[in-house]
Amino acid sequence: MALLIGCGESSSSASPIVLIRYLNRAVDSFKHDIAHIFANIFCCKTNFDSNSRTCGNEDLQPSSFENLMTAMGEQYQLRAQNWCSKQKDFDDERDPYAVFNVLDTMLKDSLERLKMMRESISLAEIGIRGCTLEVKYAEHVYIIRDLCLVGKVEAALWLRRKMIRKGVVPDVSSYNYLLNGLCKTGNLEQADWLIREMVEMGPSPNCATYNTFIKGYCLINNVDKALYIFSTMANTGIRPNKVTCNILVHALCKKGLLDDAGKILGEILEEENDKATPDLITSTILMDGYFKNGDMVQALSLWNEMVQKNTQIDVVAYNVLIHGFCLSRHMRLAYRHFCEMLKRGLLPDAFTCNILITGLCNDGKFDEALYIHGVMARMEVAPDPISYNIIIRGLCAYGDVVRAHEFLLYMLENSIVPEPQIWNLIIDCYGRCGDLGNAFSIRDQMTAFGVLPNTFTYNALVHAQVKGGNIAGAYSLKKEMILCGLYPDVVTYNLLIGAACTLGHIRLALQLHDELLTSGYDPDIITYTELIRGHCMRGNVKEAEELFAKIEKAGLPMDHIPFKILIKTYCKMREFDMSFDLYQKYLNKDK
DNA sequence: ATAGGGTTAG
Repeated sequence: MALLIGCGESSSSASPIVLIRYLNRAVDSFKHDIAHIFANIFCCKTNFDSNSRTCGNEDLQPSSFENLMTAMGEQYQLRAQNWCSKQKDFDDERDPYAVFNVLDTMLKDSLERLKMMRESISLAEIGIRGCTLEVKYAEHVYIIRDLCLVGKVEAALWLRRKMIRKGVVPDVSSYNYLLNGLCKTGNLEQADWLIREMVEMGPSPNCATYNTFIKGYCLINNVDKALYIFSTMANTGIRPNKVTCNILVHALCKKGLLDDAGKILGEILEEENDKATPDLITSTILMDGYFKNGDMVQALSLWNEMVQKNTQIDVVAYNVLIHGFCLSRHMRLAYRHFCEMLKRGLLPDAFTCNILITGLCNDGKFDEALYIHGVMARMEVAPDPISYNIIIRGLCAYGDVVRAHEFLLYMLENSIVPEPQIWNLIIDCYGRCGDLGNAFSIRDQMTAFGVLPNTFTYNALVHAQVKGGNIAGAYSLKKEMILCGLYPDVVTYNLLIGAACTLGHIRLALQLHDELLTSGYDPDIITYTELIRGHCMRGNVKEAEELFAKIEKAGLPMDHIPFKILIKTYCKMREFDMSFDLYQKYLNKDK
């Protein structure tokens, strides 16, 4: 904190230099205080003279600004006489409590002073124009913001530390950007620490600070903590605003706690003395919550209320409504409101179109979905990756891999390089219908377009090979993926284990199972089921039973398949009693 | 020319 600025010449009026010198002086005196505190900690001497502080440079230019700052400084001077406890006789007794009281007070005072100084530095930073260093630090502030916005919070924090070391403290909004960056990456501990620092040393947090923090806890699904912070806001003297309310209402809706959301909303509206309707965004959040909870009646009554009260409904509110109709498969109503929206002069955005496309795909209406997709460009809404994703996913789910492939080609012709998922979907779809040639050629094309295959890609190919009974091919794919630096996962192993079992190679299956364990994965229900199947096929019923018991012991949620396999095996062995017992067990398994 | 709030696929 040594020097704010290198230039030493004095200037004539309330110049930056005067201010900076003042601050330097303040910093020096602060250092002096801290030294004093330490001196006291070590020798427990409490009765020193309050006027012993020296102020350093006396050649400051007189100015009203300086006077102001001096006055401010005095207000925060350490006054030794105030620190002593009311007991008069502690001096010689060395009452430890008194000493700690004194030290506490001194530290608190010092922190207050530092906070005040930091705030005045930020003030100065805004207030002074034309000082080159100020410009440099203003740039730092923008860099901090930009870094936070692109998710490089660590770098932003580093820059902040660097600035503070030079004696320039970023303003509240910069701190809020930092907090937002931390909260979005789930780093709530550091966010908490940053807020504490703000409270103690400035710049003082404002409502946006707390809103950001509350939102952060909502994002990691810790709504209780969010509500707690909300409840402590009152103590800090900052009143929650509409935004605070919307964050909490949204979080509660997401948890399905619509009643609580309504209650909170009511409380806040009451406090605000605003008996009028909640604002558009709040209503939108609530309406969305009702739709997603399947309560269409409440959702629509909220919508009607908005219409009746002549609320200026916007695109997002329409999107939520249309999405609600799509969720409940009321596609005609979705369409009707889409048209109504156009008539009102509201231009649909990518959300609107994607929502409609999703609804249509879920209904198997691909021609209409593709029509909307085609219309998007004409409505000046460029289709985004999500639009493509929905359509290709829908076509694959419907088993229409040919059209999905055509659509992929269409994207490539239009210079859109799809994300890996889209390629994987089509590879998987070809594999499932036994078209290995196309599955592999899509993989090659993917690579040619610079999109790296991932574990999912390989799993789709392994699946294709396994389906075709080519276990050697599947096995060599596993080797290939390792060579590419990809790790086989549980799905890969399950596919290979399943194939080995089907072909009766139970030893190979068990070997793969061991390999799965050594790779650090836990076998899942599919792994065990495949092994049970393999053992049963070979007539190793005892081993199969042991595995069955293992699933139960591990507490893995079991479906009907392992039961079915064992029951069938018992029947084949004419062990009807055992078969029946297991069937009984199956019927009672969830009780 | 300032930070914080609502909608789409896995």
